[in-house]
Amino acid sequence: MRQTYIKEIAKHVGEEVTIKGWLYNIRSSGKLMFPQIRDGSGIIQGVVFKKAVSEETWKNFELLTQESSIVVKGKPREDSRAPGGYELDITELEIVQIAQDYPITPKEHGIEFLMDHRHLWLRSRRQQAILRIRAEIISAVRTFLDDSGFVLCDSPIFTPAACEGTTTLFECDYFGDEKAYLTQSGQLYNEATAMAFGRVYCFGPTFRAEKSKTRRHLTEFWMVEPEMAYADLEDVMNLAEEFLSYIVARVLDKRQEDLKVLERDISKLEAIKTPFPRLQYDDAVKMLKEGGLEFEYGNDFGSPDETYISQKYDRPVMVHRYPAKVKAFYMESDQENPDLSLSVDVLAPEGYGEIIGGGQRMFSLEKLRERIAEHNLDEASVDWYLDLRKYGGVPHAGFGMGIERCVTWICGIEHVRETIPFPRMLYRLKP
RNA sequence: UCCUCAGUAGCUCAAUGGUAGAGCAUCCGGCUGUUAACCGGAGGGUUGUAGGUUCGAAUCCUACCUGAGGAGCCA
Repeated sequence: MRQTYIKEIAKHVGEEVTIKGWLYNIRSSGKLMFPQIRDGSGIIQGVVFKKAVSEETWKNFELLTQESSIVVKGKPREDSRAPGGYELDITELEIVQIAQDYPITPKEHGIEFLMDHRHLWLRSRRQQAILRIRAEIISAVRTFLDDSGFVLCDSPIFTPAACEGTTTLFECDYFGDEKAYLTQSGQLYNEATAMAFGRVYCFGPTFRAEKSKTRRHLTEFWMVEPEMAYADLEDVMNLAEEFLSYIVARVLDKRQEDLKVLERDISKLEAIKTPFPRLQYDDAVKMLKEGGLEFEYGNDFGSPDETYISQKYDRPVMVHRYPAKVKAFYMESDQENPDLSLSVDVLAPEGYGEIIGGGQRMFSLEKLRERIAEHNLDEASVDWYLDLRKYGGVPHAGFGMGIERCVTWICGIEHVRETIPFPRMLYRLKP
């Protein structure tokens, strides 16, 4: 018999169906058993009456352990007593494999234990909800950009040098005679493809060898970076707010059940509508000082500063025109004040902090050369990048969004480590 | 790199200088509507490692190891 997926069970009430999955948990009450079965699409509670099944089937049910793989046949029906609203009256059981001593029991566990068993932890309800939302967000990102005229042009993962001098890179041996580095941003390559296709985006893994040990950091994370030719800072901010509000709307539309598993406050997400507040760096600094926070003008915001600013709003706030010296070398400077850059960070609400960073790119070849020198970067290694300012340069702009930080915010959870199937963090490379 | 906290049964924790214990998981038994089911019983320990103080150390001291949170840096 064909396999029926649990999420489709409502369409099969009264029919005999076959469910192929794993035993999530089982409760027994003498002559009655309540196995909870999951198949990846959902969880359903089964009912087994001793009198209604063969002696062999009953005995086999007594053998089952948590996460044993099983195929069952039965008839689904609506039942208000069952978690999920539907229940399966089971008639037959086929044991595929008995699991032995599954380590993740239905009680609570510490984070170290769960991280060591990440390959099994993925089976739990909460992790599935988070990763389904991640998949939805990624799908929404692609749909939005594809439908807005952006061409997917992925940037390389092996790169010959740093894109931004500040962060630490993972170094690899490249056939013995050369060093390669894992990409920390597709930015420079995006500018090249944008000059070819007009509107482009890259979307892939990014690597940062920073020894950051906080709930916001991974050493390997996924970043989507749209870039537009003939665009300025204003266009980037417009794009960012349309982009984020589309993503949130998609998750609200398609993943209600998963948000419910996570006990996410939906009203907080329903507030995410354009326009987003826009705040100049200078005004943000005033806000911090009025709030009594110690802050020196000219510095970048620290985590507590971002938290303070973002908590003032019910939707993401776009802080723009940061001092040039705290931003990447390729940021265009503000004509009205050359010490400021045409940059923008989008800070997610509820204290989640920066999820997007972007801006308008430096147009002038001469000024770009000066910046490269100021940042002690090797001009020879980015000669191809400078070509983009020689052969039909145009004003252009874009941003990068860290997927895991976005997922963390939308899910309303504490730590980025749960938003990617196998997180890579400082001192944690396994499993 | 720096600061703070924590390592006791497979898991989550208790025992605060005097006989290492509970819940869950596992095994055995009971229960015809369970909701992290419940009830009874059993097995399960080099208290992270090494040293020290003490009549006596899970407990106090030193070093190291491992993990977590935070700072800086960043998406």
